[in-house]
Amino acid sequence: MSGSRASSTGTAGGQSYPKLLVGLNAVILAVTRDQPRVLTVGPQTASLGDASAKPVSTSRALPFGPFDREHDRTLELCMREAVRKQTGIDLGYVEQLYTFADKGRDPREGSGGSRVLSVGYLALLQEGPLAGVEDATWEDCYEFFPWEDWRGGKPALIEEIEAALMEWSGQVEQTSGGSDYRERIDICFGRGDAGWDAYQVLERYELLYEAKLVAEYWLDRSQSPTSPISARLGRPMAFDHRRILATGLGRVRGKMRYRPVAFELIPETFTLLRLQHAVEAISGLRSHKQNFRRLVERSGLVDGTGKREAKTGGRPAELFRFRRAVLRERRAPGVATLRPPRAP
Amino acid sequence: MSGSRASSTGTAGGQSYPKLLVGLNAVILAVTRDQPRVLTVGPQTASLGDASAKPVSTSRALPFGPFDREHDRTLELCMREAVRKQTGIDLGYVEQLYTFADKGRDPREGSGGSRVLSVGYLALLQEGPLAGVEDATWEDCYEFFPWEDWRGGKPALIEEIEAALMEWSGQVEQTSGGSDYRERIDICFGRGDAGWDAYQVLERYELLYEAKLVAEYWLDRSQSPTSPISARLGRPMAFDHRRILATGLGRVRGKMRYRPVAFELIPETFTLLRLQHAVEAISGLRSHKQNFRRLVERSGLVDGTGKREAKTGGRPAELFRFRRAVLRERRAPGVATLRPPRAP
DNA sequence: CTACCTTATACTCATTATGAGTACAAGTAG
DNA sequence: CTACTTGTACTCATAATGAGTATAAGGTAG
Repeated sequence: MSGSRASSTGTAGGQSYPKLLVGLNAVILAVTRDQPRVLTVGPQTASLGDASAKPVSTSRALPFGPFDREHDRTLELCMREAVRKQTGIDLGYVEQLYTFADKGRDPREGSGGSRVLSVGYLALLQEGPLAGVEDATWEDCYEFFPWEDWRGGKPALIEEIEAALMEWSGQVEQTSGGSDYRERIDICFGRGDAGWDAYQVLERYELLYEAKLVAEYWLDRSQSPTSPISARLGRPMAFDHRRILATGLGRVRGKMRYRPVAFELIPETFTLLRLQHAVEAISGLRSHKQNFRRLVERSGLVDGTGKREAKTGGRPAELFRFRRAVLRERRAPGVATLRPPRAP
Repeated sequence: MSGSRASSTGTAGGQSYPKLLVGLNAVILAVTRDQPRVLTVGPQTASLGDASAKPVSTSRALPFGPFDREHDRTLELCMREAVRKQTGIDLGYVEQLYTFADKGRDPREGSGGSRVLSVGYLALLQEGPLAGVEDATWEDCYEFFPWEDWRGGKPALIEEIEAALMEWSGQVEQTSGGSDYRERIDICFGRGDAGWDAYQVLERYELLYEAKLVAEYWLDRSQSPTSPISARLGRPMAFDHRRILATGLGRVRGKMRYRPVAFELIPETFTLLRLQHAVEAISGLRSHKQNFRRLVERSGLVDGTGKREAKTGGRPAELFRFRRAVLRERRAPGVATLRPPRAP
C-alpha cells in the first residue's frame, strides 16, 4: 500500500503471490497554538532496491499500516490499530477519505508488477504528547500547503502560483489542442468572482502537480524541478502522501460547514475564542469575532458552564462546552459562513 | 468483492493465492418521469456452494466488476469499463463513494477464508435505453427506501418505523447497559426539532439494519424476520448493495447542496420545472416553485435560450441551459435550501 | 369566440441571516 | 489611577428566505 514498508515482492498475509498490497493511510489532524497540525512518521527510507523508488530521506510520511486480510475485521479497525502501534495514539473521530490504486503513482510498485491499493482515513483529535514513539512528529499543515493559509490575508505566493500556472497552461494549450486549463485555474485559485473556496484543497494540489510545479512530480520521476517556484510550494511528503493530506484537509474544511467537527479538536470545555481559532486554523480563514460568537451561540452548539478562563490576558472568558443535544435540534449544525478576508 | 461472481477460491488476476478480491460497485442514478432510478443487474444466483450464501433470486444487485491488478490503470477506469460491458452504458459524471472490507458482511466470503474488499462508486446520468443487455434494468430508488420519499409529505411508514425502533431500543437498553439509541433514532428520523435531514440516508439504513428490521439482516443469517414491519421496509438488494445504494443516495443529496450536480440528470436544455423535479426526485423533498426559480436564476446557474418548450399543458416554458461559467463566479453553487414540507 | 383549465413567470412582504461596526465590561500591567 | 487587553452586548444596513398574490400565455370544451 501507499506507505507500507512491506516488500512488494515478499509475502503478505501469509500468502505468497498476492502482488496486491492493501494499505491504510491516516491523516491525523489537531490544532495546537492555533496552528493546524498533522501527525507524521519518518524518516522514510526507500525500502525497495528499485531505482525509481527514491523518496527523499527528509520527507515525512503519513502513519500507515498494511491491511491484514486474515486478522483485521474492518479497514477502520486495522487503521486504528496501526496508528496505535506506530504513534501510541488511540483515535476518536475517524472517517474514510478515499481509495487510490493508480498504477504508477507509487514508485515502489516499480517494475515488479505488484500493485498498491491504499485507503485513506481522516482523524481529528487534540494534540497530545507522542509517548516516546520513535519517529512520529506533529508538523504544521501549512508547511505542506503554504498557499492554503489565508488567515493573514491572501498569501503573496498566490500571485506567483497563478503566474506559473498561466504560463504552463499557455504552453500546454499550444502544443496539444487547447483544453480549458484557464478555467480550472480560475476556479481553483479563485480568480473569478467566486473568490477563494477553502474547500478545494485537493483540486489545487492536483492542478499544481499536473502543471509539474510541486516537487513530488519530479521526485516521482527522479528528476529536478524546472521551475524555481517549486522550491517554495511547500515541503514535499513521501510517496503520494501530500495528495492524501490535501484530501483530508479539504474534507474537514467542507465538513465543518455542516457538522460540528471542530469540537473534536479542542478540549471538553473551551472559550469561544479557542473554538474560533480552531475553526480558523483548519479553514485557513479569519472570521469576525463578534459574529462568530453570535453564530455559535444562536446555533445552540454550545452551553455556557458558568466557569471562566482567567488566563486570557484581558477580561476572563466564559468556558463553554459542546451541546450534543444540538444534533437533535438542528439539521446542519456547523460553521456555515466562512469567507476569506476582503481585499485590504 | 461485494457483487462479484468470481469465485473466492479461484484465480484472480492470473495469480493463484490472492484470497483478497477487490471489486467495484457502481450506484448509477438517473431521473425518469420525475422518479429517481437506479441501474441494477440480476437476477442474482448464488455463485458459491456456500450454505450461508443464499441470496434471494429475485433481489437486484448493483453493477459491479472485479478489479484486475494487472490491467486496470485506475479503479475508476476499471469501474467504467465494467459498467460498459455489463450494461452498455458509458458513464459521465462519476465519484468515489466508500470502501468496505468488513469481515462477514458479504456471505460469499463464507468459510473459505477469502476476503472481499469493495470500492463503491456513484454515477449520474440521464436514463437511456439499455441496449439489449441481458439483465440490466432501471428500478425506482424509493422501492428500496420507501421512507426516503417525502415529496408527498411525511410518509405514513415513518410512524411505524419509529415505533418499531423505539421498541427495539427499549429491549436493547434493558439487556445491555443502555446506550443512547434513542438519540440516534431522534436524529436519524427527525423526531427532534431538527426535523428530517434528507442527507442521512445511510445512517437511517444502518440503524434499521442494526435494529434487525430490514430484510437483509435476516437474509445474511438465512433466517426469517421476526417483525412484520420488515416486509414493508422496501425491497432488499443482493449482498450489501442496499447499503451501498444508501451511501450513494445520501451523497448526491448532500452534494446537490453545494455543487451543480443536478444538471447531470437532465438534458442539455430543460425547463426550470424539469430541473426542479430532478432535484426533488433525488432529495425526496418538495420545493416552492416560485422560490426555486428565483434561487436558480439569481444563482447564475442557468442561461435562458430564448426557445420554449410547448408541451407543458399550459403556458410554454422557456428552455434553459447550464451555465458552466458559474463555477468561476460562485463559491458553492447548488440548491442550498431544501426543506421537507411543513406539517399540514 | 369565450370561459375555463393548465402551467409559467413576476412581484410583494414579513422574517431572518449576515457583514461590519460601535460601545461597554472586566480583567492585567505599570 | 491609567493604559491596554480581551470578552460580550448591541446596532444597523443589506441580503437571503419562506410564503403568498397576481398576471401571462398556452390549451380545450362549448
